[in-house]
Amino acid sequence: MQEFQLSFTEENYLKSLIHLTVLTFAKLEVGTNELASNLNVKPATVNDMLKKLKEKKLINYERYGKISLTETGRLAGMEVLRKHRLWETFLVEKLDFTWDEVHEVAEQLEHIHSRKLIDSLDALLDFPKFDPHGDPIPNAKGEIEIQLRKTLFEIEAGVRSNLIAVKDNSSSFLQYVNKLGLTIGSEIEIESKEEYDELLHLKIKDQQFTVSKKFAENLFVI
Amino acid sequence: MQEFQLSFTEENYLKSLIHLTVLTFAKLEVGTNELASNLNVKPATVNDMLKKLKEKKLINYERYGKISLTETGRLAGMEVLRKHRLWETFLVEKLDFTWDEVHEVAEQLEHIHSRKLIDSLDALLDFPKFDPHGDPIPNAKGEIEIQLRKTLFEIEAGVRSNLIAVKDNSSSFLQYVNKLGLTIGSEIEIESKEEYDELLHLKIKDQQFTVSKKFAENLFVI
DNA sequence: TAATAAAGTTAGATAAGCCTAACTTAATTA
DNA sequence: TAATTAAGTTAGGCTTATCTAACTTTATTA
Ligand SMILES: [Mn+2]
Ligand SMILES: [Mn+2]
Ligand SMILES: [Mn+2]
Ligand SMILES: [Mn+2]
Repeated sequence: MQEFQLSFTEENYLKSLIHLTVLTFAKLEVGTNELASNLNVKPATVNDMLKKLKEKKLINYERYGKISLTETGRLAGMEVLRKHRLWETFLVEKLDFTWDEVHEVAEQLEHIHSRKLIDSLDALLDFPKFDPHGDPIPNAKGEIEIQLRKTLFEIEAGVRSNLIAVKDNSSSFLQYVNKLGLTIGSEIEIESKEEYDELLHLKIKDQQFTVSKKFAENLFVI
Repeated sequence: MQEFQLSFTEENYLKSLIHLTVLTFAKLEVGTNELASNLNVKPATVNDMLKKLKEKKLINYERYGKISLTETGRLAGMEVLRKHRLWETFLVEKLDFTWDEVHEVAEQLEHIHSRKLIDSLDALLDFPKFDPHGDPIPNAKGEIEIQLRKTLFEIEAGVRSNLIAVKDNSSSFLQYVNKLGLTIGSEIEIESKEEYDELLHLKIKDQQFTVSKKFAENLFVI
């Protein structure tokens, strides 16, 4: 339990670090540039913030070294992620938002400070395990179920798999997914792959589609 | 429809102005000091912001003159008030918050920018007309039903009235109100008034209580 | 290993919101 | 109406979060 209130910006830095480390299995450290590009700010800006986050004991960091979260930082970051995903679930389940409309609003809602609010929301939603994009929701203790998941691009030709989550959360990508009739759980068969330009020929509910590498890398399947 | 996004702080200035003008019938202008004290900042700070709000055509203001809202400013301020009161209603109706727990969280939620979110919330709540404190909720057009309401302190001895709203939204006041068994709608009879120290002797549901002027001035009755 | 490239840091600015202290204008009141 | 008080403004500073440009350190590669 950290007693101090984190700023909107500090919370976003911690959440980014969660995305770049905890959620990216087998990598526990990141560099300044990678963090900067994830946050859409310049490396110089990140550098200033690193000093502040280190001062507050939220990250481990030495000059010219790599960045990692401390246990306090990890918990705080997980709480932001938990809020983001619970709010997204709320918007879809209770307010009839579609999965391509929730991310932007959740970016704002994830910064509301109220323990009671988030726990009530969790209860109202009946303690959901996954958000509308198939991503696992951390529990109140900051624990998350990390699934070993592959992208569709890594699947062999001739193999069938099921969509379990999407990587890109942008509305343009999600609307593209909608257009193919895909939802979380859908079965996808890779009929063949083009070696030359890396296109994939898919069969979804007896319909055939051709998609790009970029598209296939944003679908997680199992 | 204003196309620009207002900052958190700008929204709070506009909401304050709504409270100090529109909601205070028969007064359409305020001074720098009054606004400063309502916002808990110093007059010098307000002075800086006035220039910015005037620049954005949200207020009418001349050096050494009084401050009033333009139509654009009034609409923007009303939207913040609408959001505040809808969120408070949501917290009580859907998340089992008590009326003394909602204000602080609503202070944060009122600044979430999403037209769809607030309209869905309104629908989910079945277009409520009043918030948990008995205050009217502006509609989507920024229109509000202003009730001519008296405080309990203005009521004559011997007269019965009904609680329709509370003025103070702090949890300490609301918990005090709870202690007397009062809720919106309760009947209150003023048995007598003390001239010397301005205490009021009340009868609520056959129980007798003595309350201060300060307390009575924070209850609106009809 | 020396040169080059990539990654990371520092210095100096800017904008938003806030402050205190000093000043000016307007309002009140003797 | 002149003196006093209240209200409002200005100047100069601070903090947070951002930037650009220049520099330093580390990593890569010829
Ligand atoms: Mn999201
Ligand atoms: Mn987010
Ligand atoms: Mn309130
Ligand atoms: Mn507020």
